[in-house]
Amino acid sequence: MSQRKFKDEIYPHFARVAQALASDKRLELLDILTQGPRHVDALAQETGMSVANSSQHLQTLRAARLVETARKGNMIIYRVADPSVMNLWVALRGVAESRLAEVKQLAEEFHSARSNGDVVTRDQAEVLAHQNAVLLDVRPVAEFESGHLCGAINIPLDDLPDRLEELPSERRIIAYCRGLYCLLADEAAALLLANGFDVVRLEGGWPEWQSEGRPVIGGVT
Amino acid sequence: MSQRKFKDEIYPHFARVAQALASDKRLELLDILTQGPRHVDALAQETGMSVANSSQHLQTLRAARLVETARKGNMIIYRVADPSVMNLWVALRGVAESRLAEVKQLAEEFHSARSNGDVVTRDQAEVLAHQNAVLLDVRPVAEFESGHLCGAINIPLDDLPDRLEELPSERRIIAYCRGLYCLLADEAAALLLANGFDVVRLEGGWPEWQSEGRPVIGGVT
DNA sequence: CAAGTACTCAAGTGAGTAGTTGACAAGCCC
DNA sequence: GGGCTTGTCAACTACTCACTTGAGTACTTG
Repeated sequence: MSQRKFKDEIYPHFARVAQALASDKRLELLDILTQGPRHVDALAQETGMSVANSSQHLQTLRAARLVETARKGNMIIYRVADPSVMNLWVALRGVAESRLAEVKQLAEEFHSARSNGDVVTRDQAEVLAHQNAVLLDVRPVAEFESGHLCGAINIPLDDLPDRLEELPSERRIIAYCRGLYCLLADEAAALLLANGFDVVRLEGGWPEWQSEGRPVIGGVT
Repeated sequence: MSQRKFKDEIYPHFARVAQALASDKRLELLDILTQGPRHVDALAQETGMSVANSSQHLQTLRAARLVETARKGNMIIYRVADPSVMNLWVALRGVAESRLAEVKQLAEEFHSARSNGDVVTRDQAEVLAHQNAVLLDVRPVAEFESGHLCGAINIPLDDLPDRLEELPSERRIIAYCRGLYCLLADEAAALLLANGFDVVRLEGGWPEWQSEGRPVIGGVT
């Protein structure tokens, strides 16, 4: 097979995958799915789209084999198909963050008001976790159960005020949530700092952690 | 800033990057550029497109800030803008390879006829390189000079038959080229095997190596 | 400066894509 | 089965994109 013919056959497949990502709505759906499986109605609500429109975007993602479906009763559950998809989404966001000034600025504005406690890198966090630090997942229970950092405990932000006594006050706490554009860990850190805990926030969140192949429980296989 | 408003503002930027990748022609241009800077005419020739069309695709890539330009005489040189872009391209290809059966099959057909010498992973290659193995880059001189594996020597495939005596016959040789869909290293391995050398091929090539942050000389900064 | 090279731009056509609406299918519960 | 929920499909309009053609710009060389 000639080089030219091979390229003409294989590149359209690569483009098909990129094409599926080339819509803000689909990227938002994909991002939500990196946090755990969802049914169509929930996705439509979270994104503010009509069910029909969500359904069509989800089918585009499925046609590119980025997500998979399973029927459960009369609901259809969508989930991310493969860790490599998570990795691709993180890589895409990474390029936008490092190359597009607008993205950098928007992210800063978003976080400017609130930044409680120091931030640790994922490398540092792995070391600290071996040195008696507590990994605290403040996402909702369902998301924790669909996958979380190895060794983490789960106290959703909403429950945190009532469950402070579950946290050891003498150990350092590393709080994390859905990722760069999620404020759960930030709010948790504020609450914990106000109550005298030694708390830091993890840089990024669950998708970044998993896409780098760090130790996890559950998650996409 | 509300979560909804933030998402409505930031996701279109992510989509813009994906949009730029959503064309087989642009991906091919990008892939060529991962091997080193090129001027428009060279890119048009390599892809078989008209100059005007190549130019327009290149401008799309530039608008998404995936590539950068520099004028040199009356030529305009395009190059990949950032290592994260290389990483994104490798991630995209990775998803297509692991998720799309057609891609897997095409790649196998392409390589089926020829597979000379064993393949070593990039991890293994790094270890072997510290154990007296020779890293051999068989790409053209210009590509070697624009960036290569740390410690590699360059003998382009075309020159290899005349320059065999430059290679130590008692050391293991690790041959590499442009990547998964390039046959240079394969042909080099065939030639070296026929001449009694102990040769293996590197899995992937230059872009994969650089995007993983392994030691390099030159390359995109 | 004139001629030539390398690239970009503008306009036009045909193809493809997004979101809406209303009809339809598949499974649940009484 | 009848009525409900959940999701998909088909058809339509408005919009966007790809490639070509021909003109235009930027720089170099004689």
